[in-house]
Amino acid sequence: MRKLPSEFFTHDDTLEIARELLGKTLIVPDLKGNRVSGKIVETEAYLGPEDKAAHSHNNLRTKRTEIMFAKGGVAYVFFVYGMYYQFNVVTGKMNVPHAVLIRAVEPVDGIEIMRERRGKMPDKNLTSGPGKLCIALGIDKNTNGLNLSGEKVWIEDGENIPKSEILASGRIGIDYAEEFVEKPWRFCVKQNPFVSR
DNA sequence: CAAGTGATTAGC
DNA sequence: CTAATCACTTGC
Repeated sequence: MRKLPSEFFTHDDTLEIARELLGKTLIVPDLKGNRVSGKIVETEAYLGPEDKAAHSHNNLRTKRTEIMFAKGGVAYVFFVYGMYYQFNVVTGKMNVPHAVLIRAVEPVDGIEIMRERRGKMPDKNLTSGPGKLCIALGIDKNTNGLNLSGEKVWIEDGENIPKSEILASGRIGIDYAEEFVEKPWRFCVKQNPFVSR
């Protein structure tokens, strides 16, 4: 499979990138070089300056959000609720702080490694949420800022999910975002058992 | 359903 | 400096 080129991420329309990421595969090799990967089945778009749900709302530029201002094609990983990491793909041109949150993947390679990292969990719970998939894939603060054309984390081409198989809905966990709460900027593969609740 | 957990942020 | 908040998960 082909590693996605940087142009994929610098495309103008982040909503379209969020849809196109469905069906692609996220790969994070472990320390021994074993392939640990999952097919992306759920994403959410965060549209920077205008979007009240985005960390980069109003072009807020802090140590944490800094990386979102980079050109598309790098990882934005942040820590929430004192326990969990969340993995995002930075999109858009330089100084356009857009990102796409990967909310769920379906295990592909290295499922044994994921089971070990996640503890005793039914397989369908291994990667079915943004915090869970970071544990399963071994994503942490060291992943933040990595270029997706490098050797530590990348995304490969995969099946194209037809629009008829994509479900759009409001985003999760952003009750503070007023009129943006209901924007249909969350995308899932219909009827896939690995999407989050 | 509610607790847990600590970085990040804004506000003094 | 302090305090509130949070793009979640798990176990009651």
